[in-house]
Amino acid sequence: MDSIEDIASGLNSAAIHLIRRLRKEDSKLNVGPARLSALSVLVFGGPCTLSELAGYEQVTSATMSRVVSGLEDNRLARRKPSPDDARALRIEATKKGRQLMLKGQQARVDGLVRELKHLNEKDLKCLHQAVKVLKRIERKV
Amino acid sequence: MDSIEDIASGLNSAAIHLIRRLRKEDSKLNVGPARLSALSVLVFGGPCTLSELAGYEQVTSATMSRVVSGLEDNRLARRKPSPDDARALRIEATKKGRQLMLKGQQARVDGLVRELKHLNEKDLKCLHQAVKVLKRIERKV
DNA sequence: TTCAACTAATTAGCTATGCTAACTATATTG
DNA sequence: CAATATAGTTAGCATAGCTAATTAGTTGAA
Repeated sequence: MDSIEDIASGLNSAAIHLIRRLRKEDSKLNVGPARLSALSVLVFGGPCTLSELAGYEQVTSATMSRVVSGLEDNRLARRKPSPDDARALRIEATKKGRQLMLKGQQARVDGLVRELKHLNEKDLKCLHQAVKVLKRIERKV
Repeated sequence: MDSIEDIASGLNSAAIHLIRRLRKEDSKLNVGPARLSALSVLVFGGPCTLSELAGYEQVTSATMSRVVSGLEDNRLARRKPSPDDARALRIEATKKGRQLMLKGQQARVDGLVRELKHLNEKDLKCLHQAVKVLKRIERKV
């Protein structure tokens, strides 16, 4: 009944529904999902090259090149020459980009907090532990 | 330290990364994400109208109309007249659609199982409990 | 050391997916 | 019955995904 397959299936479904609810918060920012996701890598992970960004986001460099152009149009990020390699770029978030991302992150967290605040202490501890386990898995993958 | 905001933030991040890893499995099916997601509603939730499908997926009817056309082109779903309302449609998955979705679901679960099977019994129980809590939240939202 | 092979990024052209606005057809309601 | 509301489609636009081809810079091996 609670086989490892069932847990996997439940996690899959829970993640899908969680993300679906949180997308509503993102849509208020008037920046498309690909741009927001790339911007979050830049804001929370620091500057990187276009290929690195494409790797994190699991898209081709061609796609990422256009996403970064969009971010530049919105003044949310900028391209700079890489100090190490004249072929590569150093892509970084602007101040406006950082502010937007922090605002969006806050809206997501607020949305989730509204859902969580009716839980009892035991359930909150349970989620807290689960987050730790999931983070541990991520580091291994 | 483990405030409700921290838990919310951790859940957000964990869900994002989980979904990102699982997307790789979906891409092998050669059906776009919007079609797959709509198809999963039809397969696991049963037939419904176009507006209902649009509501679940949080897109406009205009967008869903085209997604359903795409599913029909792929022979994964079909439109039928609604028995109750001559304006409305009954949209249902085809046999091919059900088979593809079950295959995709299995691939996602297999991918997750590969990540989970190194966990000890305690961590698995923890995730199992967390899934229950998250399902409870979903029903309230 | 020079030249071939590789790597980083961009561009063009295609498809898919999101939107709004305008439309057709059917239901509902005053 | 007429006005209004609802279900779905279409057209036109922007964003985002892909491959293939191109430009520019790096690396490595003869």
